[in-house]
Amino acid sequence: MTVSKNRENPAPPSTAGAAGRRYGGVDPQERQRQRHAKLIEAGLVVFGDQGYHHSTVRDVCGQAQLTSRYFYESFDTMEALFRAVYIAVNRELMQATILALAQCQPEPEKLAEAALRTFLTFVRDDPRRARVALVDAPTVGEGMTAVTDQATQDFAHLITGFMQQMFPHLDRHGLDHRILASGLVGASTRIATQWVIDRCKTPLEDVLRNNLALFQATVHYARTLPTCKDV
Amino acid sequence: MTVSKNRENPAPPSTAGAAGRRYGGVDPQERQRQRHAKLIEAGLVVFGDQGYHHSTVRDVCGQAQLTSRYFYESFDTMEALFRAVYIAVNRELMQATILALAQCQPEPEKLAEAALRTFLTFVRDDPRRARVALVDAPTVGEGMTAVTDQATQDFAHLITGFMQQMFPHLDRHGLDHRILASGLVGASTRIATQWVIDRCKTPLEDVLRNNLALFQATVHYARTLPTCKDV
DNA sequence: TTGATTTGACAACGATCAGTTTCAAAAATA
DNA sequence: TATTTTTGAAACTGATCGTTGTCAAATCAA
Repeated sequence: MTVSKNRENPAPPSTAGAAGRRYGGVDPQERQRQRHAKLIEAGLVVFGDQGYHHSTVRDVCGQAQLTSRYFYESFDTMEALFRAVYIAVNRELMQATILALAQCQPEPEKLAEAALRTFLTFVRDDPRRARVALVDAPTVGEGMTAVTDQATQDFAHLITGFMQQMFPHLDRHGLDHRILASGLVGASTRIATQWVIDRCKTPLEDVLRNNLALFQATVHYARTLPTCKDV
Repeated sequence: MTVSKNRENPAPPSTAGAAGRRYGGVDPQERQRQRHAKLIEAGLVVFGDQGYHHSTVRDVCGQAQLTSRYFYESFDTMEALFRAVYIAVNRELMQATILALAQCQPEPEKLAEAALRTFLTFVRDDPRRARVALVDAPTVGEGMTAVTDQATQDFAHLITGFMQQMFPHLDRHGLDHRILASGLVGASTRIATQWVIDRCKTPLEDVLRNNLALFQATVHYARTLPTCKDV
């Protein structure tokens, strides 16, 4: 009789009542938390290297140096682990971005540059993140599409906020913040993905400059529209 | 004893020497060609609806109303079928694009608009194409990455050609055609994907206008760089 | 030291699916 | 009509993998 089906939360679990024995000088809850974290870390490595659909539970357990029992202790299915990995990666990026923005001069162009640099550094530091979050995530399954769509929307919304602040009358010219933002997100992810595929051969500053140029171009274009309405 | 392992070519096969019996008034080779085509068509439907990694050989055969024997008559593996489907989709898009460009006034902006409209119409006519070519393809396996990378490069190269013609001195300002083109490809595919996810609710002309705006913005930005070199 | 608990290694079970084979019905030839 | 080819349906085989269970070694409490 299963007492209660295990959670799929990103937050570490907490055993109910009976606190067990200490092992290696650590509580049962702490041990479980470490295993949970170890599995997510292993998931990033395995998914990032082989791709989600070519990864097995055994692969992840081998990488984590844990047996399958501990896999099912923390996750019901492989998809649940992937979701946890995806959320962890996203949270890391989000925190790094917030930190970078906080330390930045509050000018739109500087802020955009800081955010983009954070993103590029993030994927260069571990290209597996790109594979997991940008390539595999949309193909995992029904349960993931909602999460990925939400994340993409979040980033698009961030950009939309920037653009709306910098140029609030876009719709006067038949332009749509959401579509433009969606396009800029696509441009950045594509540039980063291609960069990773090329093993980050191009210097980060070069990639950043060109990526940023697309943002600046869009803003400048919107600004010049009222005066020079060619086409 | 297997005489010779079957081909994975996109081109329909041709049986060696002995011409068999006519059935339903059609040659053996013609029947096989029809089955081959039927499988590719079914592959697009099944892959596009369920995703490649959630599709089985039986699914494809059921959709094609053929038995598995005829699957292996035309393809060695599922991946071979996917490759054939991908190539077919790509060729269709390429031909439609060429046709549209040929019927277009030879002005850069008009040409870009025609190409983009072709692309958007293409995915709206059958959103399964987007799932196969834009989402699933990069996750299928080693054999596919080469093909997808080639296709992406081809489109990026097309754009690079446009840009280089319209503004040949990009690198004077530290800009790189390839990166910008890669970004614009990413923007277009992302916009199209998001559009399809939203069930093409937004009118095509609106999506087109905004997508095109990103292209025009990039070109205008490059043009204004020599005069106003702000950051 | 003794006994209970935690852990790791691995066997075992069941389901799924790729790929092959069998068999009989349908359809063409002679 | 008799024979042969083609086709459709389904059974079969082997491999893989998710998931559970077993058991002994390691570790800790008493």
